[in-house]
Amino acid sequence: MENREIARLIAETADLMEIASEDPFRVRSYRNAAGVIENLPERIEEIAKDEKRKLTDIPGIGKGIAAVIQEILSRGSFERRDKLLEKYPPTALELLKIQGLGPKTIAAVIDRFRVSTIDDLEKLCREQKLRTLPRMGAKLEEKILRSIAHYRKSAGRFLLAFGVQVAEELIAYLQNGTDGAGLDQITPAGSLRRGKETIGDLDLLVTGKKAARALERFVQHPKVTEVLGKGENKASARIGIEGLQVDVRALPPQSYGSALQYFTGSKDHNVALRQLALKKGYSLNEYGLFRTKDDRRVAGRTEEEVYAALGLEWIPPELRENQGEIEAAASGKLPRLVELSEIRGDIHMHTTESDGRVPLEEMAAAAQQRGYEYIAITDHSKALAMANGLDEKRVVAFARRVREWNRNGSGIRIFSGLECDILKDGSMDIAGDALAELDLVIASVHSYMNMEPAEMTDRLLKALENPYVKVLGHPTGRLLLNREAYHYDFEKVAEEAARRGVAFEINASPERLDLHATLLRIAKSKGARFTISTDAHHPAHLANIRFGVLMARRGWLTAGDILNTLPADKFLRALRPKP
DNA sequence: GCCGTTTTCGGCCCGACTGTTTTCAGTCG
Repeated sequence: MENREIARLIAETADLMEIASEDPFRVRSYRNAAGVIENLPERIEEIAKDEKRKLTDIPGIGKGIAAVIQEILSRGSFERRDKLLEKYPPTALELLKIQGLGPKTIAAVIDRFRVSTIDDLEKLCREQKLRTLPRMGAKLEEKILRSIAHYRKSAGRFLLAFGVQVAEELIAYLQNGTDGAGLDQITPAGSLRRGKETIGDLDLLVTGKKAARALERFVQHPKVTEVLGKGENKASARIGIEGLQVDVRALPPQSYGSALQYFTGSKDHNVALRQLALKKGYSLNEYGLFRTKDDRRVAGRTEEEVYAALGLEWIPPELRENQGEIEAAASGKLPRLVELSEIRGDIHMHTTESDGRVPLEEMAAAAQQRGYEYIAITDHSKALAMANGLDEKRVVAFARRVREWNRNGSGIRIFSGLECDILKDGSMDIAGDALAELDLVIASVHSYMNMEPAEMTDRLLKALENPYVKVLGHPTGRLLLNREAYHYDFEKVAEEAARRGVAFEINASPERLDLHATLLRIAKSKGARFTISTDAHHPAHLANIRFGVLMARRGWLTAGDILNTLPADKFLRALRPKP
């Protein structure tokens, strides 16, 4: 069984335990264990089977959870879960996703009305029956109805790129308003600042004399559709037809750093940081770092100050997932993460040759505008007939045309490339002698994505055998909020890619962001190397490179791991050598 | 249920906001 599946069973049980009002600390342990299992780079089933190893050696997993894992592996569930499911139906779990509805209310609804689906809950609110429960009234019914509508519409997640766009728009709006200046800082926090590929909401922190006025101005933004709450320090509202929830918090300058730290999260990172603070005789909250013995503030104005007072290097937000970054910061071993300015070229893009929107010349001009030294044009191959993919003859002609371009010195240096389809059996869509004409072949899967994992693994391993393949494009094929990654043995493919010198692509397209952090770290541990590219189909898409860089940073990668941080000639030499 | 550089027992992060209450429980982040 996959780690993700085991983690899901345990996390769901934690939710049920919370509805059943079980010991909150036990609930936390279950939840923590689920997170640990999900992020484990190794299959937990293998560890469980290995007689020389113990599950309890994994931090966060003790005797109790180890037994739970064994039971899950042997029969697919465990006793505590079964017992809870007798009392609370599995549909109760979905109710937790309705904002404003927590475990206590859900338990009360189930106990009193014997219903547990969203449809039933909606009915209760409409018929004004919810208010017959203690401490519940008309406003709560209305709020739940609105939350249900929102949940049905979006399932609550948004692409990072969308969040960034809204954040930038709001920041500009708030900075330009409130009759002149008066805001010293506006910073997005939360998962957006950590560069998570999808976000649930948007947190903006403001400080300065006019901070309180900014809250007022925020809720009056023309795109605000619903004000969820507004107090002295915080205002919440939904924005736009998409209904993204935005929280704006006003903070005093002496707390700005600690608040930024606090609201950037992640939750796991913060819990670990607070524990470290306690151990060192401090308590940490959003207002600052305070010495326990006399409550004196020792840090809070900046994040750097907070981390330094705890004996830590400042930790880049992208790493704050409690995945070893605190330990690394304590021993001065944080990696120097790759930066946007270090990217020297974008090496995956399309033109009107296949399904791109503009011809090569316009893509080249746009790339030059961005300050790149080089690009690779990588249009589709013939298997994607829909996209007018290139056949062998067109590939050869294209390579010749690019050589000509470079000889004429018509602008930015261009590498002739191809995004070549990996066919069902793992062979390339284009013959070797045509591929040999090109500088760069990216091999990608665009078909038969639902293969059995073993079959998909073999398919990818076979693709890596082709000596002209230099990069594996969007290696998991996921489309965020839309399509699952295809299933295969990633470790095996990563090992083989590393051995053969094939780089993994970090596809910066906002709906892909593929590979993601966990897999990047696994691949790096196998010795793999990477490229960051946009898969642009239009000049405007070249700007998406920033999201690829964020993803690389979340995967702890440095410029040394990314081939397209190299100057053009070195980049070519660093690719897998021609046969 | 997990964990241990004061601990194998006794902690485990905590404040803001809301709605329903007349002093606080529930939810959220």
